[in-house]
Amino acid sequence: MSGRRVTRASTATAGQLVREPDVQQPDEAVEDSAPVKPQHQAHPRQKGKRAATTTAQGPVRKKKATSKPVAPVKGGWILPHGMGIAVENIGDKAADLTTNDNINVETETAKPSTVGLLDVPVINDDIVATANDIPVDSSKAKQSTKKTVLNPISTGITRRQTRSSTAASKELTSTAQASLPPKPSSKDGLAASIERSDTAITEHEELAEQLVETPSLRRAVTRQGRKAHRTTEDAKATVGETPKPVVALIDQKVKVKRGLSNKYGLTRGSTPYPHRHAIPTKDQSEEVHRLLTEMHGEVKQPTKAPAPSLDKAGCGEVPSVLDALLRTLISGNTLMANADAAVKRLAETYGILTEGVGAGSINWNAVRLSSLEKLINVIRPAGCPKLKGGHIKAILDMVYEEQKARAQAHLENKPVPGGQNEDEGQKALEIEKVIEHYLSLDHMHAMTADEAITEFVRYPGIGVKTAACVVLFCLRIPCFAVDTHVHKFCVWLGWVPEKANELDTFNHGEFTVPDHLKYGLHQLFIRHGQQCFKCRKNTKPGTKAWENAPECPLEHLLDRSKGNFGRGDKEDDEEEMDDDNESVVAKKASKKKPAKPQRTKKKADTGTEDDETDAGPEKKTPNPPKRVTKRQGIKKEVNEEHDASGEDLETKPAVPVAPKQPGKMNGKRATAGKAVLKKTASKKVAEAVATGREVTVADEQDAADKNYKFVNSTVQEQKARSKIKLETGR
DNA sequence: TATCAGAGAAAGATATGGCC
DNA sequence: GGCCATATCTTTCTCTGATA
Repeated sequence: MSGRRVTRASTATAGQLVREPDVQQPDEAVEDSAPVKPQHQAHPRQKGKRAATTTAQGPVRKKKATSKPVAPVKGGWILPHGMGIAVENIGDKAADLTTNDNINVETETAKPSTVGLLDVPVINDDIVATANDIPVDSSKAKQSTKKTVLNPISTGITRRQTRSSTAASKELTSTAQASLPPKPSSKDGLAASIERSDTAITEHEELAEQLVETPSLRRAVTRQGRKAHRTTEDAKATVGETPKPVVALIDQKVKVKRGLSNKYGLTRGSTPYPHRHAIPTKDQSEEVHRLLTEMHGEVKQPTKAPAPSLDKAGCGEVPSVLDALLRTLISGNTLMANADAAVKRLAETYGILTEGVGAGSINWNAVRLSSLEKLINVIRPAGCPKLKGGHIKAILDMVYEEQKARAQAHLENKPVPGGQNEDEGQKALEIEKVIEHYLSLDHMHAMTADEAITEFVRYPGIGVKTAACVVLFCLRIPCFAVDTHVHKFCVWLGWVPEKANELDTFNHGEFTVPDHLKYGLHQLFIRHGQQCFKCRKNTKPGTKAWENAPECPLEHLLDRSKGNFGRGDKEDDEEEMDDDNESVVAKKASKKKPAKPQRTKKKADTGTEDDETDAGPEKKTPNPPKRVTKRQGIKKEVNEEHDASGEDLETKPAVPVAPKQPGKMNGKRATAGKAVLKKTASKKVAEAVATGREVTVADEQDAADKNYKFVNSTVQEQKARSKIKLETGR
């Protein structure tokens, strides 16, 4: 990501979500039965009953999910994760985000693709410094006759150049072909492999030189290139012996230093896989987008953020950034129906704002002033209430303090994050919000995706995924938000190595996927991952249902043997590599794992069952004895104390926080240092509960009641008055 | 000694498969 | 088909062992 971007509508064209009125979506079917687990209800299992979903009307047994293949329905977009909005929610009520129109940014316009997928340069996955002579998959070999082999390392062109035109791609291809030795056939063996590897290593170092903008990445690439070189030398030395497989250069990952300023290892404008810097190409991304659009209908980012729903959690597609962030946090680790129930209760309990850009959103300042116990009870339907409640309180406290600090900085004309992109009016608005006790993160509209994500992940409970969702849906900055489905398809499509985790996929996709496709691909991947029978979880090739299932439009592009996404057939990968004919698929389907001996309760209690039932191959030991970690030990002690005293743990923080010096390294490890910062926020929550912050609350509420307003005054006058008010508290 | 990767925990819901 | 036990999934945070 380079330069500033449009904060909104940069990728969306005019138009709204298309909805076919007569088609009822599965999502809609459960909307009205948002299960609200009554408080104090024991978990069904505790009573020896099967877990049942509970609604306001009482327990309702959930229909067993069917794995019957169903033709996906085109259109009718209810966006996944509750993200996005139904068409009826877009309209007059929608909040216009024109407040950010004055932010001048750079756009990256996309030109329609005129090149078919098979005509575009495809990175050759076989840039492998391996001493093994791996047989070539015949089906892939057929495909490869149409593909142009490209080594991205030697090209020296930038991402923008890569995307800019087909002509550039073609030039790239010829350059790459000229710079590479001919691709070895399967007969070329080790010598060719080594020669090819040497070339790749040289180019690896060239690439490192090109990364002048990011010295740390450059160093890392150089280091890895040398490492690969050493490995290749080892391979040369072991000719004649059984060679060790060496990691493909193309899959080598740049290590990024993690630290307080980058705790997740975001690569920020680079890819962790430099050899894949042009995978996928713009045309490949376009093609996948086109195929999925044909199947599921077009998805476009609404031009206006919809008014926040009071009974839907959503996933960030609301005007207020703070609202978006907290709704996304609530909707994590649970079903949308449960998150919706929690949001509804929040709105009922704490009220909603009636004015300003956050109009219609929950009154988060009231939540901040509320007790933790109350908040926990309110959001209980969403699950993980203690955890989420603690995070929400901590975030709100942080936001409150930061807003005050930003306002003070504006008054003193000191720099603040994103402040360089704000005009005087926006700064004055920020100051006004502090005075009016209106909690807001709307200043993040002035940040780039990188800056915003960096800011978001500072908050407890907010990880890269949550941050990326808010950036994409609320800030409306193109961002490659990666959820499980997006990650799965990126692996299956070969866009990222099989071993990539979701963060790697985010870092890579953020760099390689064209901005104008990020929103659409995110939605389409999720939709497809949920609807396509062959791409869903727990469906396997070779079964009757599989054969009767509708064809997947990405079939020719996917390799579903990559990764292990709940398909349970990972162990057969090698076999498939060796033999790709249909009999293998059938054999694979028929080769079921031997049924696991069912563990009876009695046996489980004796703890001796493992010895008797481990006969099956690859059988996992169910519930192996777990080591007791230090943390568990502490918790156990606390629980034992609790049992002895009969105290209600509900009123205490889940895990006792040892008193620590904020900002100091309290442990030997740097990770401990990170923890200190997080626990500082939790500590505030614990203190609020323990010391009864209500006294302060009353004071603050009193201050909030004093209705300071700006009326027809200049920015300078406003600032002057604000300064007085902030300093005097009046 | 500092850093990193990966495992485990958290608290739920849902999926799966054996037994009756 | 109902009951039941167990496995798996979600995302973030924390901790530990391995590595540079």
